[in-house]
Formats: sequence, structure tokens, C-alpha cells
Amino acid sequence: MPELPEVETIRRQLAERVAGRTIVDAQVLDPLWTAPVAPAEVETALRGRAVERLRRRGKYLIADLDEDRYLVMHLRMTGNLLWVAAGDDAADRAHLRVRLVLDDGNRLVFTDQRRFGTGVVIDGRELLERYLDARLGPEPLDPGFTPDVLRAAAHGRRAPVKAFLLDQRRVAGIGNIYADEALFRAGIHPLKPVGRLRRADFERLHAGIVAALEKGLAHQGASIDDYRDANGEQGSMQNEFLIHLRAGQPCPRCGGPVTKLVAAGRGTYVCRNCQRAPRRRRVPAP
DNA sequence: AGGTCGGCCTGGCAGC
DNA sequence: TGCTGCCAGGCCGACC
Repeated sequence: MPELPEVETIRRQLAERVAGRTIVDAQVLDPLWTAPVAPAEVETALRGRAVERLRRRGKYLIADLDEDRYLVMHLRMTGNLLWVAAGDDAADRAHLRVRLVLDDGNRLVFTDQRRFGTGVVIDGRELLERYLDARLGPEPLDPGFTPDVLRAAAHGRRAPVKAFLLDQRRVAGIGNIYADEALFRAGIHPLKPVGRLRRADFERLHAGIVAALEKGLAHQGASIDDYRDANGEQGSMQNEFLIHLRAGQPCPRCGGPVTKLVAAGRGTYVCRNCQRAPRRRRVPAP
């Protein structure tokens, strides 16, 4: 699934290629992409607009357009934003949903097998910031993200730490893969109530989040199923997982078996030796 | 108000 | 073999 490292990989590959280009044509082939807004409305809003820059916030890719307009895209589960060079045929791409034609003849195409991906046009920086801030907490790779920021966000919360990490309003950009990797690195069990963690736990969790995300970035993201970078290439982070998807295999730290459980409704991988389970609440006597 | 859960969607796979 | 039904998961809205 595209999480922060995957989306940032795509952004880095595309940023210089789209900056300064004008969108000469926009075709939204799947109305689900823009729903509840009509595709024609989005196409009209994009045609003729120049792309000033491409940036990322959490798992959102944002194209800053001229006239204070913004195209906010989300890949969700199976979305891909692909670069198609002028002359290459884009029509045969599987699950093609959106096509943006640039003034140099190159194209950006959004493909999405499961059609969860979205595109939203927002007019005005104020509205954009409001849209993002309502959904997203701090950027975990920004210098302002510290163990204390994490600790303050967790204060008083009873949610399991894995649910906390998956909640984009607490920390932006972490999904199922990097939550598992970060918790393993920190030696924290995913079901532990986040508000019960100690200061030292937040230090290790912070370090684990940053290390897991940077590892993902260094390997151009994880291609478990549909994820491809902007060039259609697979990342290699899936070969570097310490714990995620490794049920039955030996823990890289202690050699014990990796086990799978469900936390926050998601398949979750842990080493029960390195990540000690919280004590279960006592059941009242009958 | 914080936390949990179902729905969205499709392909792959288990089971009959 | 071929069909049905279930599962995966990010985000959002409904619900408790």
C-alpha cells in the first residue's frame, strides 16, 4: 500500500518533470475518482492550468497550480501515478482512471485497480490548508516531530498504539506496513494502550517511526502488490521488512517466531518475545 | 468526545 | 470445473 515513503518516492520522481508545465488536457475516465463532484467539473478546472510544484503531505500528493488552485490526489490502496513519455501509448494501461496531458506531450496517468483513489480540486490556499489540517497530524520526517510531540499527542488516549499510529490525525503518513516496522523497532506491542507508554517508550517509538520510514524511502518504497513508482518500477522495501508479512519466520532480533494478530482491524505482525503483550484486563468474577 | 466498526471496491483464493 | 463468499486495507461517516 502506498504510505509516506511510496508517495514521497513518486513525488521526487515527478517534481522536476511537471514543474512549470501546463495541463493542456485532463480526462477523468472514472467518476468515482472525483465523486461527488462531476468529472467534467474537475477536467475544466485543470485544463490550461500551469503546475507550479508537486508536493506531499501525509499520503496526499498535491499539485500546486497557478491561480491559487490545487489538485489533491490520494492513491489509497492500489492507486498509481505514472509518468508516460510522449509517444508511449497510455491507452492500454490496466485500470486507467485519469489522464493528464502536459504541454510537452508527456502525460501523467492515474491507474487504480480497486478504484479507492481520489482527486479533489481545491481553490485557495486557505481552503487547502484547512482540508489538510483537518485530516493530518505532524509530518514524521520534519524536524519538528520529536518524541515529546508524539507523547503529547498520545496523552490520555486509551487506543492501542497501532490504532494511534494508523490515525492520520495523530501522525501523518504511517500505514499498516510502517506501523508494524516502527513498533517492532521500538519493541512495543501493537495492542498496548498508547497513553500508558512511558517517556522512554516514546523515545524508541519516535526513533522506530523515523528509521522505518527512512528505510522505506531509501528502497523506493514497498511493492507488495500493486504499488509501482512513477516510472512503473517496483520498490525493494518489501525485501527489507523486519517483521511485516513475516509470520512463521524467525525474528531478526531474537530468532523466535514472528506471529500474526489483528490490531485496529488490520493484519499485524509481532515478535511476542521482543514486543511484550500488555496484561489483559481482569475479567470480573461471576 | 473518543473509540470502534461497517462500507466503499476488486481480484484472488478457499471451499464446496 | 465453476460458482459463491470472504478477505485485504485507507479513509470516512455512523454509531455507541
